[in-house]
Amino acid sequence: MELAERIARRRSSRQGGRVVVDRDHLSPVVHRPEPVGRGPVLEQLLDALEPVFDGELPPPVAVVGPPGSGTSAIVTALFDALNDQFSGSTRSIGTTTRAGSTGPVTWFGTVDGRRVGSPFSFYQAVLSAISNEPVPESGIGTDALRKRLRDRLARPNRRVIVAIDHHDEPETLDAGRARELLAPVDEHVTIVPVGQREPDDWKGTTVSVPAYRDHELVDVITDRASTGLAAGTLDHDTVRDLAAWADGNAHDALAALFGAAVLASEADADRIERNHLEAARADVPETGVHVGRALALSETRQQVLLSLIELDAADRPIREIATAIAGRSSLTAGTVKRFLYELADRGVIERVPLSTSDRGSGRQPSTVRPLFPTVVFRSLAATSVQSADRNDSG
DNA sequence: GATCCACGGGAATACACGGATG
DNA sequence: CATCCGTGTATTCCCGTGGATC
Repeated sequence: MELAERIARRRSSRQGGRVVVDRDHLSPVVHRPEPVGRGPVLEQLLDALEPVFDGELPPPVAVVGPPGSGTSAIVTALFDALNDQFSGSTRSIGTTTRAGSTGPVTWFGTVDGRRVGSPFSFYQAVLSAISNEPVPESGIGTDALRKRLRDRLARPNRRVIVAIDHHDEPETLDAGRARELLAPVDEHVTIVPVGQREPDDWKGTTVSVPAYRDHELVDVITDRASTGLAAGTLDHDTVRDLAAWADGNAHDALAALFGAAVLASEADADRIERNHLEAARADVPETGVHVGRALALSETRQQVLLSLIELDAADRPIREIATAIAGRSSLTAGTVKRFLYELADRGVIERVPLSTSDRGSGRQPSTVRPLFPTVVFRSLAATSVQSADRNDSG
């Protein structure tokens, strides 16, 4: 990130309130470089990856944990750090050189399954992880990308360990498919599926991540708040309440914290008040989805969701909602309707049957409501649309 | 070296049909 | 039966890329 951009972001994050000091430190979709209270799991994962230190490919290992247990955070942090150690030098040097064409190279890459649904985008993601040069996002065939991957990887002493994050979520490319696609470079690749459960008929080892215990979650929240919020905006009792409420789920805790901070800022308050926190908690659905799911959607779909939030669509039939949203976008009502059904199918929003009293004949319509934290989403989606091409970090 | 253009992937859109409902 | 919702899929559109052509 360039310095000017850093400053601009810092400025904009301070506008409209004295509560938030740094949004990134608070955001539930930004991972910390040093995960809090996860030492034992990190050690287990390092054990499983041990062969890497002898210049060999480790056997496959799955990382498994309940929602909000920090599986993504752990793998992201560890792989970033390992990457710095193993290929950092070639990375920072090689702007134009065909870096490291002689010596052994080991890469650690993370593929966000939420953003990868097709073979094309999978190859694109893997190649990006192991290349200094930008990899085309379109305008080229899938076969061409597969060939590039082979060219780059199928040589002695080239290794890549690929984490497939969220491999078991709907609509993402699962681990089995990933292995199929990597078959041409099989001997140079280890996959590390990361999710809530192991892939079907899993043959490798498994590292289990337990849900956070209350006091661990308190530490996580405190850590975020201490750098993300202005001093004195949150007292310790409130943190403890929040941790207890979130019941071991760091996503829910951070979503509520971030939401409360946004609401406090919007109210131009000096600190986070009880009502901000209550509203923010209420905005985190009990059986909802990670806000990252919504933020991984294409820009148009995010626009649709933003309109849906603004609209206050409760008790209105889908057809009507679609027309209203289409009115404030460049999309057709038919397309928006299509999107809404599709988003409901994916579990990002929920269809709620509408008990119609008015309409006479015909099938009864339903309405939709978001299943993700809307305050967090509208705050983060707004900025990611502005700088859409900059943020590629899941 | 500059320009053109065919190609490919993915998003947007259209459309048709099955099913629920009065 | 008429009507409208919900869904699967065919078709069209858009646009970046990279090789062909001049």
